[in-house]
Amino acid sequence: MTSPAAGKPIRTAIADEDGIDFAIIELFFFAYRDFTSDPDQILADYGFGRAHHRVLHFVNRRPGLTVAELLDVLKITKQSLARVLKQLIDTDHIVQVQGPRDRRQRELYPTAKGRALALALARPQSRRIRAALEDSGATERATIERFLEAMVNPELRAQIDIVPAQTSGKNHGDH
Amino acid sequence: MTSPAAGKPIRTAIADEDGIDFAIIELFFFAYRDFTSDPDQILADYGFGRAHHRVLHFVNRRPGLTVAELLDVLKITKQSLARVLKQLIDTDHIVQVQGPRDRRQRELYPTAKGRALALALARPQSRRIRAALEDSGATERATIERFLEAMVNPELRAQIDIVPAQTSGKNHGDH
DNA sequence: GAAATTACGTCAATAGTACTGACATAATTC
DNA sequence: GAATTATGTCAGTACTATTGACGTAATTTC
Repeated sequence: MTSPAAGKPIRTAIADEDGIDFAIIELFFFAYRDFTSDPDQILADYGFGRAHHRVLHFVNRRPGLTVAELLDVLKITKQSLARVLKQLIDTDHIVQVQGPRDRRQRELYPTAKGRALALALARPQSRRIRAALEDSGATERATIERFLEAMVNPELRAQIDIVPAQTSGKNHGDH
Repeated sequence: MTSPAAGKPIRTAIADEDGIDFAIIELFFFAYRDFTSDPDQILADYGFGRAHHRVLHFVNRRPGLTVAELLDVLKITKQSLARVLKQLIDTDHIVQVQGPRDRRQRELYPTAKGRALALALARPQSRRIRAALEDSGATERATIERFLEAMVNPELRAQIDIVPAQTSGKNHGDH
């Protein structure tokens, strides 16, 4: 069972000894696991994966972004994006439009079909969030948003704010 | 650029129109992306991946858990776990001990080496959390914990509470 | 206007993590 | 003794990601 040179089993649970916040580390893992499980089930019907979801999400959030911008947001390589993006274009969820200023660029836009799928994927996630915030007021909501934003690398935090004014919850847009 | 049958590009950003909470959906994505990036870099030095981290984490958190229990927590299949667990055992991070009551079971324990790696991986994550909670008091912390816990599927929420008493932040352990 | 750079696409090879299905073994339960 | 359970393992497949290399078209630089 145990090989001769193996170290001895430690039978005590790892503790918050060193001031390490295992409680939130673990909660974050479980929360994200279930948060992504809802759209995963829908995606399976289309033969898509989580990567397709992310691309579809950001193209809907920032219509007209270029391939380079998308790569920067997703933090993946061009080669990884290629297959996923091609499938979304081939299935008519996303269209490419030649950049107006720079014709080398490909601006990415959702089609009606792509918009519908993005909404269908976001719906269960939003429902889960709403349920989790059920008894929360604006204060609690702000606390949670602040926390999540603070968890993002400072140098990448700029990406978050690249949301259209009418959509941003922060600078109380024009609606 | 656009194939003949392709749908028309939608040029407006997807909005919170349908009451969908894109702000938090996106924040959660960015937060988790960066939350996992710290340990990923350390793991790369060992030739390990994220799966190794998860196994190592839970074996340290609940020493003596069986393979079946681990599969249940991680929500993966036996075959997926096999390779990862074998590598962690071969590299002397985890040891198997025959179950005392049921000798078919393999209780999993960390070695000193495995404990050390788990701590090393948790440290930057905990640092990130502490920084994000910098100006937060107990109230904010409780709000965030409640939110994350509420994001977990209710039927799976029991898993969270399977933490040793002296480690649980909830029932203020004996230290 | 030629050369360098940029934006994008693509080919090939590889890795990590997951999956399903099938089968083997040992231990426990009925 | 037979059925069930816990674990391990083999084979095959899929998805997402990686690095490196190369091609093309458009723009910028000199």
